[in-house]
Amino acid sequence: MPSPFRLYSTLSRRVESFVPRTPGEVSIYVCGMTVYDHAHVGHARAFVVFDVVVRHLRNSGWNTRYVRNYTDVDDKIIRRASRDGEDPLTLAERYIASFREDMAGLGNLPPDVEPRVTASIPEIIAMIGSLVAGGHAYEDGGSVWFSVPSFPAYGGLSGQKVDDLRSDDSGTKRHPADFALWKAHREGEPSWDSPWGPGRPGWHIECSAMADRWLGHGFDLHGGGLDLVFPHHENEIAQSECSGHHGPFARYWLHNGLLTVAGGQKMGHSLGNFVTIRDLLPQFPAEALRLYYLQSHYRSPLPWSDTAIPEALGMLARLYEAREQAESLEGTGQADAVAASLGADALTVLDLGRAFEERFRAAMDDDFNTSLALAHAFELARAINRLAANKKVARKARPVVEPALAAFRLLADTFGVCAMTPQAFQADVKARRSAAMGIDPAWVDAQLAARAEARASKEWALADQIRAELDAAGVVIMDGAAGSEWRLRLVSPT
RNA sequence: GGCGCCAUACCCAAGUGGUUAAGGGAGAGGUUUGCAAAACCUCUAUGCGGCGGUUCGAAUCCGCCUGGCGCCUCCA
Repeated sequence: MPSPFRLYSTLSRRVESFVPRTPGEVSIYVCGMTVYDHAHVGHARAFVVFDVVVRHLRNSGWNTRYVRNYTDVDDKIIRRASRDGEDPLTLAERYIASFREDMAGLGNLPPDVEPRVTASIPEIIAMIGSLVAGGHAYEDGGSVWFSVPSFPAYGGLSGQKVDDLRSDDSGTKRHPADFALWKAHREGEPSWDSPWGPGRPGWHIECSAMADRWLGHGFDLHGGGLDLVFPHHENEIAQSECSGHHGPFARYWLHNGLLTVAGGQKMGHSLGNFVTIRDLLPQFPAEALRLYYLQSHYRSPLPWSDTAIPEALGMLARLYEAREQAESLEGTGQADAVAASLGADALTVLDLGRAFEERFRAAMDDDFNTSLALAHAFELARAINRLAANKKVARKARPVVEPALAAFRLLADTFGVCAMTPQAFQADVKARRSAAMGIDPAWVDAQLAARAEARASKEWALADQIRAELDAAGVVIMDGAAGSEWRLRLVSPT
């Protein structure tokens, strides 16, 4: 039996218990990218958040169907293509490929269906047809408009009243709030035949048509960025609920908060204040980005800064450190007996490890509280480190940390964080940071060898001088029993 | 002008009626170390933007004010 959960729905503006359309099943539609440029870290937040939502639902026993679309024909695509002298559909194809790489690089699992507008034209035309037939849309000069006044419930999601909207528009629309379902063909634009002549879909109709086809009317969760609430999602509701179906279009609406840059403004393509995923991923492990997103609640605004990802990487390293410590412990026996013989620190690790899954799930089942879930993980990490610092217990404590290791697996499964081996993580960090910081590992190794020689002959001044040089380059040395290791400093001293 | 959201320590951030206000980072001190790093321990908000109110009791509910953000045009 899937476990119940609560979530905040924009529609009701409160947290409510989830009731599925079909018992045991969750259908979710997330608005994807308009593919006219590379995705930036603001987009990535939405897709990581919904990836984690879907992973958690599946881990909770829900049979989950996840649909995320590509908008591959649109004004912005056409504008960009015309600027670059490229065919719009070719350009869109290129950025779909780019997006797929970014999603894979981020560790997001692919949705079950990734429909495209250009592959959904018949459904779109059919839906527009039913809207025209029902008196909710009208044709004018080869374009078709949705008639907002024909849908009295319009504004229910966003709280907007049609008469209070700002509008400078007039054109051929009957009402300023009316929006395009079908745009008549213009020279140089992609077009498809339709009962209203050649043209292409308007922006909003695609999601209605694709959700309808792949999930059916009245599906469970509709997700997207907070900036899509109006008009995009409002218009989706209007189209879908006027096209001959009964009941609401989607049962719950989830909206993720936006990334903000210094000064509090949101990150946006049009504002030019963005960092792309493909700029960042070569420099930092994907898991650092995931942790950055998951450390705050998905609905809150999330401040972006140059130190955000290095700091998240530091947090990640802390989790891996604890996991590595836990994995290094040895010993056998019955966990309770071993813990009892080892003392309070061992009992704490055992208790926290055993309690983790329940606490983690409780946090996630309460509107996907990833921040609280992570706090539980850090509490466990500290307890493990405290235990492992005692060399005497380290040889016996393995049974005590088994539940904690299971906790790390749950974290990896649900968050896609701490999913590598600690060794692979360190290697990954070293490779990406070395490249980003312009440090040659061979040079570091040579320096380290020279220092080892100096230390062997107790030439401390020389050894310290070498370490200072490495430190200045951002390389931190860790002397251990088995020799010296090095890592790269994650956050620059301020 | 309309609609909506937010305000918790130096920074990020959970908590939305009831024991000592989670967690992470930064900072200070200590343990450890040849010296460091990592790790561990201790400390860092008698207070949760301000002012009123409801209540036995409020960061948590209500009102007003101040500040900020999002949307109303493309936007994750």
